[in-house]
Amino acid sequence: MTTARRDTYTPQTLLSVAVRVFNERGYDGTSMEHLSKAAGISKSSIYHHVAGKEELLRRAVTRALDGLFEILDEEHARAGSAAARLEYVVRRMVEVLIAELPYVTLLLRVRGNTETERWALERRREFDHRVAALLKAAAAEGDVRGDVEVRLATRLVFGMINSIVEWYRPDVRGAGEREVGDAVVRLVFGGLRQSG
Amino acid sequence: MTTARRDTYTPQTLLSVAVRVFNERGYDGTSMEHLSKAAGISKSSIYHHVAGKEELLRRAVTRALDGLFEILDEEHARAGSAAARLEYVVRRMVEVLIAELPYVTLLLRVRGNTETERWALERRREFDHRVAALLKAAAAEGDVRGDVEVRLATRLVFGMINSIVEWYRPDVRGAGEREVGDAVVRLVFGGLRQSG
DNA sequence: GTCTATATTACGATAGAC
DNA sequence: GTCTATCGTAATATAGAC
Repeated sequence: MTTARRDTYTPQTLLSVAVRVFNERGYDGTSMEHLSKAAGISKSSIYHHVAGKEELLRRAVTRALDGLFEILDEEHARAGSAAARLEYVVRRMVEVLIAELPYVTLLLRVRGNTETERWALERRREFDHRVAALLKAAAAEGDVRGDVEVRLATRLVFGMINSIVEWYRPDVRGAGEREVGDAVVRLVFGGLRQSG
Repeated sequence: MTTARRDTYTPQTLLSVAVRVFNERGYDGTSMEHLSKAAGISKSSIYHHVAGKEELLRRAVTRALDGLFEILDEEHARAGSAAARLEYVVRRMVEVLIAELPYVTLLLRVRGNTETERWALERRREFDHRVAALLKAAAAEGDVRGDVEVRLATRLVFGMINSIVEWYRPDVRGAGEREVGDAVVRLVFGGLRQSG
């Protein structure tokens, strides 16, 4: 490790600025001029660090996808009953969403206009299928209600979890990461209704 | 009512084409050239019907918002226990989302770059608050679990419902409108867990 | 590594003929 | 109501100096 002097931009530090602007304005709504203003350097200087706008998008969604896929390799996601593994994955998804908030936000808003975007959508689908398989296993083990189709339940649960990126702000006084995780697990598995 | 001869575009028929393209490419990712190709008329002909791209967006999100707000005026949303009213509103939201799918989809993807977009976000917030008040009332009446904060629960439930626009396709063989409504109501109120 | 200047293309919108 | 032609602007990206 060399000395950590970092007065100037690197692809990595530039990325964090770009992702913030992408999320504020939308990827297509963000011009290199916008990025240039936000980063405090000229447009042409950005091209010194990255090949273009799309590379920034690719780096961002890669980071988000890596965080999500790593969950599935963790021990608690691979041992125990399917229901227990599913609960673990749901909670960890909330944690990764919050830990990598801007990157996952961008990932979830990708439309498919460019090759990079289509690749990101493809990998997202792959992750979804892995979690869907877990829910299906939990259903087969009798731990999930039988009156809601598994594929449909998966989509709705993903919808609830992924919606976190639309309102969670780490700086604002409100629900903390732990509270959100608890709430999601309780609602996903137990619903709104008063049980007692 | 005059004769219904309609060989040519009106703002209304043009809107349905535009909204489809907006949803495929994103609003910012859609140029007047894209709309022109999709509608089969020239760019300048579009300007004969509407003042510009933003008017198409405004018409679309207005239609979506009108559909949602009308729910709150319906009798079943205004009489009975708060929990019963909430369940009715949740089910009707699913119906409106599906009935007005492309318009609501566009509404839910608005970012806030233009005045029209900021207005749409403002009205969405208003709708959310009305439903949040219903959930709060249901909690006060003891029909909603006490271990999840009401504001947080509202956001997560909205997240689940709104996510429908990301995958529901009326043409594809899969869950029908009724099945989706049932699934959402069951999961929102009862959760995934096997109750019996 | 950053800048100014600029090439080139695409965009939203308008003018005016038919 | 639709068209072709075009205006002015803003976009991505490059050239070349420092």
